[in-house]
Amino acid sequence: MIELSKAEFEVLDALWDKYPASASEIIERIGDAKQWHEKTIKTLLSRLHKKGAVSYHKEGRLYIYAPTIAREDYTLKESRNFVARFFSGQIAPLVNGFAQSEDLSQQDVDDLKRVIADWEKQQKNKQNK
Amino acid sequence: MIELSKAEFEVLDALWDKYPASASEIIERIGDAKQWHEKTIKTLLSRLHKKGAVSYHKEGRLYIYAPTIAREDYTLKESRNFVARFFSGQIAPLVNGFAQSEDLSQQDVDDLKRVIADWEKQQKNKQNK
DNA sequence: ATTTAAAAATTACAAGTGTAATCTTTTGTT
DNA sequence: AACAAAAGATTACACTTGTAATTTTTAAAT
Repeated sequence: MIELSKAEFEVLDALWDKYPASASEIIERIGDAKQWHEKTIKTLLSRLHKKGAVSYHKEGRLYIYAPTIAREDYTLKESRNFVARFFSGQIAPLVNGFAQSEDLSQQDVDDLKRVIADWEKQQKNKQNK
Repeated sequence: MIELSKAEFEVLDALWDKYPASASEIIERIGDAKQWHEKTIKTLLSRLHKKGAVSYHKEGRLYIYAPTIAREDYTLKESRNFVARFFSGQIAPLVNGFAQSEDLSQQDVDDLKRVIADWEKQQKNKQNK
């Protein structure tokens, strides 16, 4: 699987927001949040391409980029990895850490309940098939 | 805050399991799981010390190490960081990713429910005070 | 007191990363 | 046609990381 550095991920993240996109579009998007030189972002784009995380085609003199991997796939993979390394693969202790340190809002808890309810509905559906 | 590499974390993780501990004890523990040369582990121990993540005192010719940071604190910090980077700080989408990809067992879900129930009890207690 | 073996300190070295600067190519403008 | 500006390609460079090997120190054994 593709391994991205933090900075590379940030650039890909901006591309995921809307693509295809030219380098200058991406540079503009990132400019809002980060203080990165345009050359830096271009370097990161070419490293992303070298790693196979983005593709491009030429339009005139521009490169138009698109991700080759889906954000959901990448974040899921990274999540599994993270939870494996820090919590022996179990998600509940991670959530518990948040719960015990004022990191959860009522909204977060409601969202979690919904996730669980959806999961249970799916399980039931499976059984009945 | 202290930033550890993956390999450094593995070594500290072994120390967290039981401390204080000498280098050779740590090397022995890790030997069970990883194929690391003892020199490698000693390098990592000294980097951990340089970063301030472990301290030691001498006993005869040995260094006896102890963590300077708590596992819970470190993992919480890393969790916040991770969730911020990949999920805009929200935990539910992370859990949802797991839920949607067969990464959750019934046990995991039961554990999550308990975490939530505990959180709600705590909230209620706060109000009544 | 001398030797030696184990521990610790120092050094090594390539790959990856953050962060660009410089060089080359292309194309729109005078 | 020549030139300048912008895009992309190449080069740079220090720091971190993984992964040890080599060198020095020190305590234990003879």
